[in-house]
Amino acid sequence: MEKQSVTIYTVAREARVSMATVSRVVNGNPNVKPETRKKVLDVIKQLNYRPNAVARGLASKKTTTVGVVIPDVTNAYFAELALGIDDIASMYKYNMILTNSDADDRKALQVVRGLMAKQVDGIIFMGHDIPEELRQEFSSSNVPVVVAGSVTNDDELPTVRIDYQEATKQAIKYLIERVDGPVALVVGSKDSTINKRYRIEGYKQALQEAGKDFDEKLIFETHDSYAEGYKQSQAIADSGAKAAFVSDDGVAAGLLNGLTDHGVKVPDEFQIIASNNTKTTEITRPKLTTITQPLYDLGAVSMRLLTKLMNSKDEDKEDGESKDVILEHGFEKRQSTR
Amino acid sequence: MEKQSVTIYTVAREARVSMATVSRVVNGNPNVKPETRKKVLDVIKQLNYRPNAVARGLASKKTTTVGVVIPDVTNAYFAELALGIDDIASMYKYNMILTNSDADDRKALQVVRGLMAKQVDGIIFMGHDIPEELRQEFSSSNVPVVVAGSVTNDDELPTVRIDYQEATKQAIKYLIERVDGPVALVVGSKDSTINKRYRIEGYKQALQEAGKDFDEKLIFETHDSYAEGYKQSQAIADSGAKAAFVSDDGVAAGLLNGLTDHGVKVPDEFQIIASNNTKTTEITRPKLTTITQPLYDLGAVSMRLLTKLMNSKDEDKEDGESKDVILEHGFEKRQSTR
DNA sequence: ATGAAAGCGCTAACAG
DNA sequence: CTGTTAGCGCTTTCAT
Repeated sequence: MEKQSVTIYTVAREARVSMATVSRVVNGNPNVKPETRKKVLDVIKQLNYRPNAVARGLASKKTTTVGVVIPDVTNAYFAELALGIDDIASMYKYNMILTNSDADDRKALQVVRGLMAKQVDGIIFMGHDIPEELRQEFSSSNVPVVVAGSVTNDDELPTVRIDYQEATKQAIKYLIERVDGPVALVVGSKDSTINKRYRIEGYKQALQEAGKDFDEKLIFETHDSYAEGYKQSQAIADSGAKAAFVSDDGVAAGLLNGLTDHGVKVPDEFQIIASNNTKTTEITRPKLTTITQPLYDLGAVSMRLLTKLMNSKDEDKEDGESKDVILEHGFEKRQSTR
Repeated sequence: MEKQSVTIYTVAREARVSMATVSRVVNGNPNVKPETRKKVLDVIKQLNYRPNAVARGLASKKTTTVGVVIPDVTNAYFAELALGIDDIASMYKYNMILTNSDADDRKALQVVRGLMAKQVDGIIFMGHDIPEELRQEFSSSNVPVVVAGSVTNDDELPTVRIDYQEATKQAIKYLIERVDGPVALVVGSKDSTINKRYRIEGYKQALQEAGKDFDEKLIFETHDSYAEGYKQSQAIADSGAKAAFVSDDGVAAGLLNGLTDHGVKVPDEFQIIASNNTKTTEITRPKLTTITQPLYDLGAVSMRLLTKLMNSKDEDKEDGESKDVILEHGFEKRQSTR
């Protein structure tokens, strides 16, 4: 009964000013006489007044909350991005509602609807593709969305990412130059945009430039998990491939350990390049050679971009520089390649 | 301009009923004639009406949002718990505002204040201790809090966890029986409750039952990270210890690799037991022997408990069974012990 | 079973 | 610089 009883009205009464004035000082509006401001501030402190963000949200139509949809928090790649997002969000006084989509289209649609209902000011979407219904949801909503750490089938949405095609091409070239035999590409779904339009293209380019033929059978699809990589290691080895570029670090680690357990020596008999440079790439033995990405920054920049979009009028939202921001990637040679 | 223009009022008007009735059907209140319900539902679908959760929150004083404070999302242990929390939360139609505290007291206090301002219905706190100011914040707020995956200095708060003392004791005993030499304990801060009151006690008990002396120098403090474990490996080896039980898997992996890189053979010359059974323990070579914990369940049960607390009247919140729920832990022997 | 009306706590013109 | 006054969109008695 004694809860949240102190409202802006209580403060106004106690300080002998109007609610508007209290609101002004709370929101740092300069149009308040220092004297009054002090008086109000004193009362606020004395009463331990805390503005109710829900009421504020209803009145202002801004919740200072953003929605973040993530396929799986326990995936180190996404978790690192999430950390970057949260850091910048909290810097800008935003909170983040984090929702796992389990990389499932239906669940993603459902969680986004939930986020919209909660009136989030913006959404950061992590995931490799956006189902049609969700696209409509996005485009009909006015809520800014940025795609972090991937690309999707929706070209309208701004993305923050690295150049997946180029990264893949580099990795494959590196492998082709050092391996006497076929080089495999291990990715999630062949049909997802990031793979179909970028990684597989990069793969083909590298092959072509080296004068090698493209062989569909050398592309392996997996779910992003250590167990999956481990399980498929046998099949990958059996394909005759002597090296692989793997798009998920967990899978790369699974592949490495699976190969090793089956008696295939890495890097002597099989070389591996991972692609996210998460901590797991350092933990394995041998350590995984990997494409490096500024994981934290990918998240941080996404959130930064989102704040811009949230604060820009709808009109100028359309124009501006290219929607995509491409961060630099790198390459770190470790022990899984020669 | 055409945004969110459809409100409960629009629906009411269009369906020729009152807002109250619309509210009733939206909230599944049975007191609505099937006929009217259908009419309203039709209009809702036709207009694509979506209730505004913020307005609802203001009116009902319930946001169906819970706050989750986590030291670091990129720590696999906490991330697994967070997944369990989110799954159950979404099952109960709750959302989770996730905030990183960076294991820092000031930041924790600040984020919790932010969560309170957002009127979360409950809070799940992950972290090893609660600074005094935060305790007051909690106790003066009426917002239910549950501590997940740890214990704190605040005995008032319900916790969901394993028996850290017993787990530690088992691990140490196991080591003592197999090692000819001192056994170290590698933990976070010696002063945190989980270590001081549980793990170190378990350590001492195991020592005592084996007739060994306790030596403070065999307790090592680290931050929870792979790099820290790696760095301290030298010091740990130099201490003369021949085995260690490590409270964080990342640290355990770092210790393992550090030792290996320094030429110390695991498990032949040094044995290690990790304690969270995160994926990391499977990725290292040798694989880490570890205490096993139902990580996902720890989170899931915490959230489940929180829903109970959120729905119980304040009166009966006090009574009820013991506040703590202790989940079973296990032990899995792998390759870092003999 | 349904409606009328009073807020929930705050922001945002608008006036002065 | 400060106060007045409408709402924001929904829930919730209280009548009927």
